[in-house]
Amino acid sequence: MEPTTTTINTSLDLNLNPPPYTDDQSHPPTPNSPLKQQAPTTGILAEKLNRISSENKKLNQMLGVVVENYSVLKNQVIDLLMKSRKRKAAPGCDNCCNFNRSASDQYCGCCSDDNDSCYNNKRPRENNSKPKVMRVLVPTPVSDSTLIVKDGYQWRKYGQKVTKDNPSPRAYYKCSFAPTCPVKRKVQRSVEDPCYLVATYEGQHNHPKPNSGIEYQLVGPINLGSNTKLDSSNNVSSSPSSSIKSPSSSSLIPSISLDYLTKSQPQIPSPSSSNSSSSTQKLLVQQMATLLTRDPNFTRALATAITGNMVDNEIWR
DNA sequence: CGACTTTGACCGGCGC
DNA sequence: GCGCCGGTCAAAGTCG
Repeated sequence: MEPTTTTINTSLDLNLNPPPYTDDQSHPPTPNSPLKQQAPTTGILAEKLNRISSENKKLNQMLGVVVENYSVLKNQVIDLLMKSRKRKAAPGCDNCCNFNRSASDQYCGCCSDDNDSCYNNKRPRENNSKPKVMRVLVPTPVSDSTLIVKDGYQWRKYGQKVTKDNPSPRAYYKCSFAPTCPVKRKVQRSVEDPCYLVATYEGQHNHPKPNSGIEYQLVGPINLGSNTKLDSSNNVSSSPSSSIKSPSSSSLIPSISLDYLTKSQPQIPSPSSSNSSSSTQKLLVQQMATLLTRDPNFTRALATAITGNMVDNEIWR
């Protein structure tokens, strides 16, 4: 690993001040138009368009690298966790399910899918049709008593209970985005590390994810056993801020929707297309640039993702 | 006024 | 059968 000394400019040098287009200006002004002197020349527009297009290409490539590296890292972490469990866990998955154990909650995210060994007793109703269960840690200030976890979906709270094994209340949520969505969520502050909220998801959404700008991506099942960061004996920081700042070391990663690029970009005609679509193309590009640069969540998340992965994976090598 | 939250009541599973 | 407990319901309250 060679040291990275390059100063990384994460600012988005996009067109922040697009000309004030109106609906009437979606078509190029005629040569006799009074707007002729105000509007930029087509050469300047074409130059800006090319610059923005190249920037979009670069951003797209960088994000692709980021996503790819993230997937590789995630797979490596999962592999390591699985190997660790195989070494440490006794038959029957005893060791991996010792977090927050209670009478009715004796399974963990690591056994979320089809591992029946974690359903070693109770829950007879769910023998063959148990919903998918995934548990997620969300770093939250201890002073924050609201059991709110923003994951991009819309939830309706339908109950709250104080359970026996945890002094903090447990909140029950149903997905309210689609009336028929069966997904439920339980949120409760971790009894072992109050810096975290434990969100337990049951079921699968039967609808697309609503647009949310920024969200905490569910990285996957998390082992909450003795060898995880919840264990105060290891060196992994339990600070919420440290966890959320470093995507490569956190179970929760600020993720952004790539809709801006993946959905909008292909709709933009190439510069060689007909004149009738060129103004629409410019409008789309400028709207896209404005949307991107006006969204602080996007710029923040993009900067975090890019810088974090640059340092970790030397993608600028 | 509609959507959402709060909260006490109720229900069903489980252990004794 | 009884009590405990987690999960759910639903009426009342709150908020924008």
